[in-house]
Amino acid sequence: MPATHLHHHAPRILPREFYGASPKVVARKLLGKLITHQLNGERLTGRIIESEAYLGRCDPASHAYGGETARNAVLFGPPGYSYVYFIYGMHYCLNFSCQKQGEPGGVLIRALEPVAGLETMTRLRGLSGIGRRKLLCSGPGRLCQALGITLAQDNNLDVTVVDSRLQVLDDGSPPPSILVTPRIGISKAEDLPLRFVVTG
DNA sequence: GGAGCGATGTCCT
DNA sequence: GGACATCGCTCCG
Repeated sequence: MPATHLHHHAPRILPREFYGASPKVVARKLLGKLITHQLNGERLTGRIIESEAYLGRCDPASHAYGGETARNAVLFGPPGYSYVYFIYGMHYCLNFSCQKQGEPGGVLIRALEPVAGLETMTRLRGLSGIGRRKLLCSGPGRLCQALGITLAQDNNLDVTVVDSRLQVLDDGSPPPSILVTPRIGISKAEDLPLRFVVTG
């Protein structure tokens, strides 16, 4: 067995308590974890390599800023649920709710390293096949397209239960080294260091 | 390889 | 009616 596998174990679903912390803590700790989406009987899996924390009521860049609406209700619910929204008329973005019920907070998943189901991901992305690995799952819209995640099917799913089509797993891979930067693509609260990227 | 920009639907004022 | 937690194309170097 290769040395890189020595610290791995069978993937375990992250428990609800994992998401109970602040978005900042959860966003950092999600790096290196696996997201897997069951689509037509196939598992599409990627490792999280970029995330952003959205803090809630006090954060002008958060969807929860300004109070609860039909769209952002998941953020106000219990931790460990998927929050999928539609943006710019053509893209979906995937988040996970965190903090306890009534305290809104979320983590945006910005990039994955493809792990399983690359052929299907390539097809879903509309890419030709060779040499496009970098474009497969880098970007919040791209990774949703690659994994087949949509608002209609994947919003408000409990990702901590065994029978969920969408799950987040810990395979015991060692904690990655992390770069912290300001968040990307927002126009409010731009300077806060709430973006987390795996280096390399 | 990077800046500029159009596409496009939904939410909220 | 405007903004938007984006992407991929064009054009220019």
